[in-house]
Amino acid sequence: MDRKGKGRQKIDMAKIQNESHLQVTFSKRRLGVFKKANELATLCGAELGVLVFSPGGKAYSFGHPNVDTIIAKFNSFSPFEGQITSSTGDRRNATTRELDRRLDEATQMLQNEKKRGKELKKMLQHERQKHWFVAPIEEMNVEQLQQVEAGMMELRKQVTQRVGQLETQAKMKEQRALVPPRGLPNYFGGVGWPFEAGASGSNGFPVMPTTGFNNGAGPSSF
Amino acid sequence: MDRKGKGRQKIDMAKIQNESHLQVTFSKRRLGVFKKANELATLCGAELGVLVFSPGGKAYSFGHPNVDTIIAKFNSFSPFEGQITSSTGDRRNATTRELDRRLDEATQMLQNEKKRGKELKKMLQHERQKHWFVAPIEEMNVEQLQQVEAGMMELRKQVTQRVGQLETQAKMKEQRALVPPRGLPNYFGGVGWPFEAGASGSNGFPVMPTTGFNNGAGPSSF
DNA sequence: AACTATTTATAAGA
DNA sequence: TTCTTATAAATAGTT
Repeated sequence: MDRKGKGRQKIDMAKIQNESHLQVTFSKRRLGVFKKANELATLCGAELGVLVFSPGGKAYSFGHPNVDTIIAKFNSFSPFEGQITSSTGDRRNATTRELDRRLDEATQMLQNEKKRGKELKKMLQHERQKHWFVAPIEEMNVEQLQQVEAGMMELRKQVTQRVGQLETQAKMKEQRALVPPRGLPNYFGGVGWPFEAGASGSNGFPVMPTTGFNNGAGPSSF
Repeated sequence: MDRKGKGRQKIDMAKIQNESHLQVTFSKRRLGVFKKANELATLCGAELGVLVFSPGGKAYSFGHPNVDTIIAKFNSFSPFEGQITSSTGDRRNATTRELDRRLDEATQMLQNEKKRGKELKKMLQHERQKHWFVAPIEEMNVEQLQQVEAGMMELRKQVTQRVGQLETQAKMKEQRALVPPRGLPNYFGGVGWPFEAGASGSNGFPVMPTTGFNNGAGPSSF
């Protein structure tokens, strides 16, 4: 019997290397996104727009009721109408909108973080349960744990940096609201960030035993 | 036999009448569209942006590398109406540039973070598999995991508090300068993606291998 | 561009 | 809002 096809296969969520394959996928999926967008608009009465640039630089778009309207609306978007038109509002507002947006971005990130933490926690709990009576070890184990630790340290570092950025931005915002913009204060501290500025080594990460659970020795201890 | 659920049903491609149902569908599908968009960007190296206004008027967006860049690019393609640009001139352009730069930074960072999360996940999977058939007892192991978990929790707590502070600051500032805010738009701007749903479980997370083994989580496997 | 085997996305329900 | 489950849809690999 001739197989009619292997059917859909799972694919890596990474840039497709094969050029022609990429082209095909781009076409299919672009249409797919547009269709989904259209359904969202239809089913929910939402207004939306989708702008796409192919890797080759061509522009495609979809919008309901139409892209330009959406873009215009988005550009002038403000949670409350009419406030922007105030005499002094114009200059400050644009910046405010930007900063507010980024704050939301951070919030979003935090939520992702929370979710991830929650899931990790759950997994670790399961792990713990399983090994509660089962137990021992193997070199791999230590190694892997070290990797986990390293990953978490890195994650923490990144989050710290990100919050540092936000702090700086908050100051920008503050200054701008009070005096004409000048230089940006480029330092941390001031609002009591639990983690101390600068160092990335032994900062306020409570219980982390830092490098290596097996205490500096290395995986070979077992 | 009692059917456990009716499963997905075909629906009319028309505006949903039931208000709460509509709300739920909007949430799910908005995320769905963002996810599809993200995949298109990732797989094909395309740049794109999605702007959505809920029927209630709230704005949401997703962009790769970020919405603002996409809109700007699109505007230069089809010159329709230049929004906030030349009139305020210099100062804002500089600011915009800076903000864009930082946004890109954040985007990059979040992508790294996402990658890290996946790696952690994978490691934990390996860990689990490994111990699946191994069976000793080692307290250190458990303790270590607890430490990691505790660290994670603490980190999360601290970040949550800090961002909460910043958010409050921003809102207060705004109140002082303008009118009482009604809430910030829930932008989704070009940040990383929460999680890869899909791959395995219905919500794409745990559901470890458990290949043929007693899959009911817990020690009972022995 | 069409065709399917599968993977994903989701409508319902809890 | 979140999770689960049964199904509808999207789509990767072929033809």
